[in-house]
Amino acid sequence: MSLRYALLGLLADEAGSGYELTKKFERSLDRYAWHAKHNQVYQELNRLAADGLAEVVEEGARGRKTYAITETGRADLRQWLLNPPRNPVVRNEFVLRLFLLFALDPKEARAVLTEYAAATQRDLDALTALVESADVDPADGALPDPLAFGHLAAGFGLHMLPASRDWAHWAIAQIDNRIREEKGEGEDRTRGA
Amino acid sequence: MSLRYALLGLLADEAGSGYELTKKFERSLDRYAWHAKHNQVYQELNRLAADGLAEVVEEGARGRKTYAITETGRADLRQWLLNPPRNPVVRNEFVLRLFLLFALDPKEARAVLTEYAAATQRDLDALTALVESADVDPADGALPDPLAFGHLAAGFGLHMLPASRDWAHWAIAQIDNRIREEKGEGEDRTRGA
DNA sequence: CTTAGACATGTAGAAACTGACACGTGCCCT
DNA sequence: AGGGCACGTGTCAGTTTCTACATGTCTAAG
Repeated sequence: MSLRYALLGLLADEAGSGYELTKKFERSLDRYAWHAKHNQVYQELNRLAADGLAEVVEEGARGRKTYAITETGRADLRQWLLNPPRNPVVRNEFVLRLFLLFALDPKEARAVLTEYAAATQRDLDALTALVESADVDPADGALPDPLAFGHLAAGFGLHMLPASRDWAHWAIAQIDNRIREEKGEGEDRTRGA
Repeated sequence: MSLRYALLGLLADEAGSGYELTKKFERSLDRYAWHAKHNQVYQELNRLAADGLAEVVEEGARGRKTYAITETGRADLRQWLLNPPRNPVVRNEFVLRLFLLFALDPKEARAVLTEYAAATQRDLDALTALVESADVDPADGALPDPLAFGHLAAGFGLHMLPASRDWAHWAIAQIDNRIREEKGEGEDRTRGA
């Protein structure tokens, strides 16, 4: 059901066509929150309209249909937001990979972690730049789309990415300790518990 | 395909039955990395065996089947770990909810965030207790391997949970600022935008 | 001896999601 | 006038995941 509420959320901000909503998805939700393809967006919009949570408010050129959220849809979205599940379902291939790293040789795991730390730092730099550029021209009227409804979300990234990067550095240090221990054991066989 | 590799990863650590793997899932991967139900686990184990990536090494009481990873399976897992995708698919209902909080009134959003901060703190306390209890009895026999699966995962939680909690506090402060601003701006305007 | 609860493994139908394919339009550039 | 490209909406077959149902065993407590 999450896709449904993701779309209602975007529509709560602003009416739009499937095409526009797909683009918005790619720019904002896709990276950290929820991934969806254009065909899924179109299908869900049709369902949303069938269920009375959204409606077509305009039909334009090239078969374009602009959807807007209805009052029912707004109420539904509100209920969903106010009742978070105690244990939300998580599926994050990225984190899964991190957890399974122990299956690699320490050296290989170290290389993967190093690349991960670097990628996280790159993401952090990009987000920092984005936030700063948004701060620079607040008088301009329209905030850049990714931040238009994402001030809190951007803050989330600014808190979580450094933690993620720091964890990677910590994990690398763990691996280095282990490599050192293994070397030490090779020379001097005493086992200290 | 992620479920497949999650199981291979668990099997790379230690052979086990579907039942045991399900429990392991719940204790380790489920919370931060990957969610799966027991029926999915059983189905995937059958497929894994059919594809030669795992094999039944023991059949015990109550129809119990113990699976072990094969060399092919190990090689497959290794390849998967060494070739991470550039843009992994993310679907996180929790983050999605954060992104969409703007659709609530500030007061409502504040309440959701407050509960979230408290829940995160509870998780952190529980994890801290768990880690300390594990550290306390090293004489007990098995020291946690620095690379073993739970060790990296626990470290991840210890890094990410405080960041998550701090973000929530920051977000609450943002909302309070906003509420204060709105009060200051117009006494006569009672309707939110 | 009975029963409750952990152990243990599955099937079936529905929903969500993926990847590939399909089709047509308005606009700009040359 | 024609080509290329962004715009714009969809179908379909196949895979993955979810919800609910189904079945039976071993063990410890009363």
